[in-house]
Amino acid sequence: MTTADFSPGSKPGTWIIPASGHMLVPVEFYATRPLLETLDSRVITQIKNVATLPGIVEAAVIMPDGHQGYGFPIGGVAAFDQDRGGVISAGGVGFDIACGVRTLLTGIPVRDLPARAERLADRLAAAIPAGVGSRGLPALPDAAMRRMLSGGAHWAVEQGFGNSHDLERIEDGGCLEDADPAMVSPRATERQRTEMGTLGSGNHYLEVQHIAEIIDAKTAAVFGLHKDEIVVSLHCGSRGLGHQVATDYARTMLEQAGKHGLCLPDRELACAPIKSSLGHRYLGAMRAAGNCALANRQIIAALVRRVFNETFGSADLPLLYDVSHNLCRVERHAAGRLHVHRKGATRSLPPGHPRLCSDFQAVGQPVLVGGSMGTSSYILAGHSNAAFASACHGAGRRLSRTQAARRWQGAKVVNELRRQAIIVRGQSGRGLAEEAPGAYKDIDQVIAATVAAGLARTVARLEPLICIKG
DNA sequence: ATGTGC
Repeated sequence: MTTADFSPGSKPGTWIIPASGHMLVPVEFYATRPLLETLDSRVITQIKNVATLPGIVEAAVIMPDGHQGYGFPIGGVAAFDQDRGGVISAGGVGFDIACGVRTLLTGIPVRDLPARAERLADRLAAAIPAGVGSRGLPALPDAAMRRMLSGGAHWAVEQGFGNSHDLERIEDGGCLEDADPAMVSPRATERQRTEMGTLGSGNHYLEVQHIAEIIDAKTAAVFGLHKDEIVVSLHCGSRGLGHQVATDYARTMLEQAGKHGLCLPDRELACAPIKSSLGHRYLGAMRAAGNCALANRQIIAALVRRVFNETFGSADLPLLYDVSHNLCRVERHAAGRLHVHRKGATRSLPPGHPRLCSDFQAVGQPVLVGGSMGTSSYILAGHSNAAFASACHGAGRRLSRTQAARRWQGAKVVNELRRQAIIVRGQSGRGLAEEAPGAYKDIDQVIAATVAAGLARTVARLEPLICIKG
């Protein structure tokens, strides 16, 4: 099974594997030729397996940044019709439920940064707990945990983190409806009790960036992006709680697969019919975990504002947008009402979409695409050609964590970035090695493929100045 | 991604 399986699709930049064997739909991949040629064969196996799941609609999709994941590829999009036996899969959402990115505007010119950069990096590193097992807010009692899991970013605002204007700039208005905290296990709750307001580890980060390039001036103006100004982007998710929810339900879905009459090509693709009790329970727990991620990012944004107030004398950092890239949502598409799994893929709503807040009606939603440590990030805008209204989410790994840790050393990576005038504060040498820029695909290729396939339009390119890594 | 393995 190789990239030779792909043939050019009818749309530019699109590659297809026709349905064969147990596949119910074709596979669709968006890529430049270099990205196509470097696609790992295991990813192709994984997405072909996804195409065999009951009730899948139209195509199993991989974004340009796609790479191997647990069951489903990261960068995978798959939509299911509950009236045609459609399923929901814990592995199809991923372990870090509602992991995502938010970007805050500062209006501060980049020339004001150098004199304060080291101090700002130290203060951010001190204010935002990061790394494995770090602790955040004081332990939350059970009643507060339940309110957090139901309320998402709204709960965080009620607790004094940020303001109600932020909520309009968060997908789903800052709260996933129909969350069911009772479906979250006591173990998952326990793990999260002291982890609210923590960044986490792995590819999670907080970056101070400058707007290096404006590509679409009209849309950039609507988004409030001006060349040579500073923005802050942060990438994190639902921490231990999301991980435990995914673990709990992946196991139960596997145990009950026989009962549901499911024949799984890979045990990591464990799933349940959307219409089953287990399917409903998972969706309730997944949305609760999603609210945990939304609250977490809202808290961290408030911590960032405090640090900027100390450093620049202004805490006025309006939220551009907050996107989740590991989530299953119920959405209406050409094929009807579908459960759209996005795992390492960003929603990309086009101009005029009813779910878009009024600010973005004319231009489409901001699609925030984080690069690897030390490379560009991009801000795109949603476009009507996007498959199931989806676009890429990042650079995408090229090498596994193990391969990267063998090839690089954390201290050397930090020194190399310092030569490029990028300040890095990390928690673990191994973690920094695993996150070396060379372990990731070329973000410019990923963006080129995304734009060529019409998934989104490029608005602005950001370059990192300070990177706080978990 | 993860109190980075059951």
